[in-house]
Amino acid sequence: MGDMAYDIKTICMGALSHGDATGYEIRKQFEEGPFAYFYDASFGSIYPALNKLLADGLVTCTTETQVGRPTKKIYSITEDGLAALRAALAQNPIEHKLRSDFLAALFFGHLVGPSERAKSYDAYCDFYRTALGGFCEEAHLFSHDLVQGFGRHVYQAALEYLENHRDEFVRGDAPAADVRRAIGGE
Amino acid sequence: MGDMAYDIKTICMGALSHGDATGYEIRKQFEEGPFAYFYDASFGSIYPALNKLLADGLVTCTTETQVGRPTKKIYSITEDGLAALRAALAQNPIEHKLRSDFLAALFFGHLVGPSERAKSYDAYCDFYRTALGGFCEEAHLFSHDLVQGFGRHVYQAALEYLENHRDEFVRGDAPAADVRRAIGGE
DNA sequence: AACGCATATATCGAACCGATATATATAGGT
DNA sequence: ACCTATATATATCGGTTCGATATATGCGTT
Repeated sequence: MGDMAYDIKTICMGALSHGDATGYEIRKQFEEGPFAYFYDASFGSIYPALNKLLADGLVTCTTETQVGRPTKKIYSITEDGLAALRAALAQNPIEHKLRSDFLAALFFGHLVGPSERAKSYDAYCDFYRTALGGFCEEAHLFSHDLVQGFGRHVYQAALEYLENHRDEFVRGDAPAADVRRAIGGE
Repeated sequence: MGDMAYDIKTICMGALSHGDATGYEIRKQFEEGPFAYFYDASFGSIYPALNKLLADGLVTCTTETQVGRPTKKIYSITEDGLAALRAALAQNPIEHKLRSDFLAALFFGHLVGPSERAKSYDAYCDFYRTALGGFCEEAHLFSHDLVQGFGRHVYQAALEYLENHRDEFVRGDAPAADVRRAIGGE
């Protein structure tokens, strides 16, 4: 019911609900997998999270010795873990945080010249083009389908807008009087 | 040229490039202002950032004593600060991070019942409806116009998709065999 | 043979958030 | 008249998380 935010432990349990995995494999899911576009986590938070979950009995760990490679630690979610995950999901999270340096660069675009504007703009377009290639077409679950379809739809809308406004932005209008100071006029 | 990320100091300089402000006013811009939707910062990072900028000569500070209120510290960006801001903007940032508990809740929607799914879904719709009310219609600068127009366009596309897929998602399809374990079947 | 890349775990400093503390004025409800 | 909530304003502290680095090794490429 509350409005707490999910932490990495919850998301790790979510990843493990789809099947056993190592910390390395969970990290790969954040980089390339289906929830790469709305969540991220680094090794510095995944490994401590898994250790905490293990200590709390929410996951179990099986070690698999490999020749010439580091020993794998394969984690499985327990019944307690699944219950904790469901309890966390039943709460009502309200966090939605975007932190985009691309948009910041465009927002302050009037402070730089047209060529720098074009570079930032095109880099942003490329980001969306690349990301659109990463969405899964066909998922196993209706929930994954919805989230992937949502991402694809929103990213397509974003790219469409950017493609329609490029020239206008790169050219740039005359700055208004009350902000002349910021661009060096005074 | 590099791919470093902007830090709070850079964004604070950006805010001050639009006019002098106190730390409190900068914070309000992150909450309600035009870059609220793509950046955030708390007091715990704004005040230290302003102190650091002051020590480096990138901003100056004027204190304004008020009756019965805490003394205002009004910050102004210096010429060095503007130069540093432009140098940061000339680099090519590539960071774009979304962290959405809403989407996580939908992604794991198959683990909870239809009523919980509906609650999360409707909360997410409300988030977009509220946010759409916060975009400025007419800005002073072409750059602000572009970023506001982009946000409005993308958020409208997001809400449109959500409204078109609600029933399908809340109902939920039959789970596929290979994930039956995660939803309690095994 | 050298170099980079993938596999795999782990840790540490730095950045940043969220909550809290401090102090006062105003507005609104009862 | 009183009480509570909200707004103004600065500051700090604990805890979470990131980003970089360290450690090892095999495999493919130039």
